[in-house]
Amino acid sequence: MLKFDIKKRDGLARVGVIHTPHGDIKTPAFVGAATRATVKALTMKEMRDLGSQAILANTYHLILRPSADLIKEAGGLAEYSSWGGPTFTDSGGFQIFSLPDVKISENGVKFKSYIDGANFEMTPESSMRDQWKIGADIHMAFDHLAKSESYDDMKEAMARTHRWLDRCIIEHERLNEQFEVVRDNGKRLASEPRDDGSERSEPRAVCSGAQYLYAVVQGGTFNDLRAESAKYCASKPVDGFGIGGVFTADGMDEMLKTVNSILPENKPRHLLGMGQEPIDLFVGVEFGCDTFDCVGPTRMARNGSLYTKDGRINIKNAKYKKDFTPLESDCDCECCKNYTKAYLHHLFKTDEITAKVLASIHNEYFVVHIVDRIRESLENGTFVDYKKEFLSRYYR
RNA sequence: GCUGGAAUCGUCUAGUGGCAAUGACAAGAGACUGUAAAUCUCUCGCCUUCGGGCUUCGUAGGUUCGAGUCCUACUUCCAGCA
Repeated sequence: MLKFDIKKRDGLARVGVIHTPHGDIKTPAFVGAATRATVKALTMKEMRDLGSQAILANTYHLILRPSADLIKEAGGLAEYSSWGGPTFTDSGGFQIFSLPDVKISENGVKFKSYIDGANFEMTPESSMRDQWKIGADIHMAFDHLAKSESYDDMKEAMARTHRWLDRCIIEHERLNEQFEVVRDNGKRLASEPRDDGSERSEPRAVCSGAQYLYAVVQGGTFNDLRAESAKYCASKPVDGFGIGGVFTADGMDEMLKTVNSILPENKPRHLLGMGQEPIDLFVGVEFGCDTFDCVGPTRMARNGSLYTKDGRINIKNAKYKKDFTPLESDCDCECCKNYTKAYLHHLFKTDEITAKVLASIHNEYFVVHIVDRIRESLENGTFVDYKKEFLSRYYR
């Protein structure tokens, strides 16, 4: 079982530590979206420097290229990518929902590679095997998102997700039994801070230890389905839970209240795909979620939409052409400490690669640190004040 | 000086008698939530009560129901020959 220590509780919210074979994750935490084993525009060093504790990659993308076998050969996701720290993989289930031209059956999903047109089939078993090869610490069960928001479609998707979960668990346990537990050989894990902050001189844990499985709760916006799904998932021998199929903060509080009141307290909960809007993070934590991942911050960054405490701004707007102040004067990210809005504006207008790098550093830092601050506020009992202060300013 | 050719929205450009006129870039703005996203959308002569109105293709005339398009002159630029 994945070790998860809860240090403090406040209603449904909690402060804790997830102990993975590649290091600890202090929760609540924002996990960087590294779909193709890279956080777009950022190096792993930049991710470490901005304070990221974990990354999440996508099984669907990685089996197409470079293949799960290759990542296994490289020593697993953390080693292959040079991240070194805790890792998650998403199952590929979300792609069933988001990609065109997929054939879904009870067995699994058939699709063509967008790279070379080759035929692929992903099943609960194959997703588990591929995730096992990719070797992230935490795996998501292969789930099925509904094709529409209707009750019937949601119910059908939930039921299939549950049937697939059972198959995932069987395959996951079979794979884990073969696992040779090497742990970290008593050496310092690469995810821990380095003395000099950069060079890595010691060998890292390679695919070390057992890998862990999260069940995925479905049910859309229907609380009875969410409750049913949460009960089902809660009854299974999994290490934690992903909460999937959430696309907006509207109604998320009630949904999470329902789900997280049912899920066992002693296992971590990951809110899949949410975190583009700061309110997602506050509501998510308040109602019992421990980790988050979202492509929003880095995608926004690449498109010139940058977070500030007063809301998002579009740095490409003409009004920033001669704004020689930092994006945020009180932000400690590399971007804000060194560069002005006018310069960022110029980098974007001239389509320089560095524009995306600096913007991604800032946006990723911004969300990572919101969650860090939320964690601190829970620890010292000021969550309500911090939430109110932050959100009233951001959404003014 | 002669002979050809060319002048169209900030730039380059399509357009050879029929509705302010093509495309690209630039410019202005918006979207983005488990990333087929370095992507996508909208605006881009002026005015508008969003129905339309007005003024435009170097300049000035002309032919025609109608001209960016045909004719004449002029201006500027390009090429070739002197």
